[in-house]
Amino acid sequence: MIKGIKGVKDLLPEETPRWRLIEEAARRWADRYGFHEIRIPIFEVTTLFARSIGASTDIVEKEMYTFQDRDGTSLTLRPEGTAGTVRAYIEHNRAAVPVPQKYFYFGPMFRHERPQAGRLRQFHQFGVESFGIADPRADVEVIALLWRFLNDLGLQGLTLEINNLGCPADRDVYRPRLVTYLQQHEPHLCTNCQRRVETNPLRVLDCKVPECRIITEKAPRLADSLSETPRTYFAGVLRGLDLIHIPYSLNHRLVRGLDYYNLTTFEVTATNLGAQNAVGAGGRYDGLVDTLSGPPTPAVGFAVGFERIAMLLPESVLHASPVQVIVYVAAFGDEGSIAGLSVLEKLRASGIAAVSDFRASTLKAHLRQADRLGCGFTVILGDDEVHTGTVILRNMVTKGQSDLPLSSLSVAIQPLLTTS
RNA sequence: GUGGGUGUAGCUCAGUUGGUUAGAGCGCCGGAUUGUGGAUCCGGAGGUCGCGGGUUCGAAACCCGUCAUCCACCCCA
Repeated sequence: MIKGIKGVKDLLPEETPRWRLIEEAARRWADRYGFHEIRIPIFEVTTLFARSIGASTDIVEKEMYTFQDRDGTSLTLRPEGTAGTVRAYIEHNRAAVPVPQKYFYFGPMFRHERPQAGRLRQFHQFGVESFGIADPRADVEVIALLWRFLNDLGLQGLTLEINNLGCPADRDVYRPRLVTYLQQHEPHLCTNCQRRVETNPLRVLDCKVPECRIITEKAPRLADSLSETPRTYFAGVLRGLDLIHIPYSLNHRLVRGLDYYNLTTFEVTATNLGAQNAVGAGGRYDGLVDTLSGPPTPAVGFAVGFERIAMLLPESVLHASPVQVIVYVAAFGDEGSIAGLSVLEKLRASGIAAVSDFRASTLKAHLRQADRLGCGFTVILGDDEVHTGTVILRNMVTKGQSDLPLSSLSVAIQPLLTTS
């Protein structure tokens, strides 16, 4: 048997309603905030990701699905959506369009990691990117969209954490100060963090080991190394969130794994989600468009993980959606079976959802299938009914039955199709 | 890439110190009901015990290897 690839999952029909619910909510909220859908390729030239995400990040170093095109060009399945969106923004010169360029996207992303709870090799994200607006209100708008969307889905136990990364120059000032401090306490750090002091000192702040947390609690803070402009900007973001009542908590430890973030960075985490507890995250990336040879363009965005939202989605939200009435056509006998095919088609043509199981040859088998398929009504049509020119309409809930004319069934049936 | 758990019927799982024909519940099919579903009762079908090797008179069980899957680390949505 040929099986699916490790970490790549099928979404069977039982699960797709849950996903559609999330997609529809995402579209609804993106629309309300004035974001427009962009559809970008799921693969790009490898250098796009290497340059945007950062050559020394884990994603680029060991998690990308990279392969050669026939002419030898190195291509990569997208590990995230921002790089491709920025590439499209530059390539189509969207900076010249005189209205705000605010995009959203859906789709699969690919990272070669070991699967675990809430993490797959092919996973799905909804993301938004807001280009060209260097105003705290753009950050607030993006964060608000994220927060309203998640709340609309009824997700519980969410926390919005936010931090100010400042500009790259601020971090260049801060990093040596942090490293000096960490080196003084290096023997007491976990082995991971001892390594991180060299490779990525800011990540030590994010470590969950209690001993490391005690040390980093007293470490110099990035906030104290920031210059005046980022401080003012970030204060504006927080003021905006306060004004529209988005609850957040400041987390000076929050540093993102991707190189392109600056200023505002945020993350929504959930309890009851296992070890991978980030539902969505994002931030400002003012330097990225420039890095990819576009015009200097401020930008801010986020991405959320569909799989993680789906895990948190309460059943009540799923059952709240209205149930469509489906008519089952139980056609049996030589003449009934033939007449049933026409009835099915006429019902469908008049806008009624109608199904049948052609394997069933007895009324008993048909009714059993109607029940299993959750049909509210069954049209019973055997040879006897063909001869009298009628059908029997059975309400599967009340068990009430009535005769209807076969010739004008799709009209006669309409007023009766209420389950109440 | 590293560590741990789990692989037995369609699904969830039992299976004693190694012992003869591998079980249960749910589901499925049929009958009780010859043209009326769900409930009940009765009957039935369904297994490469993940795979390969080894130990043994005898392996689902013990050993080695391998694969799959889950969880965790790393890292991230």
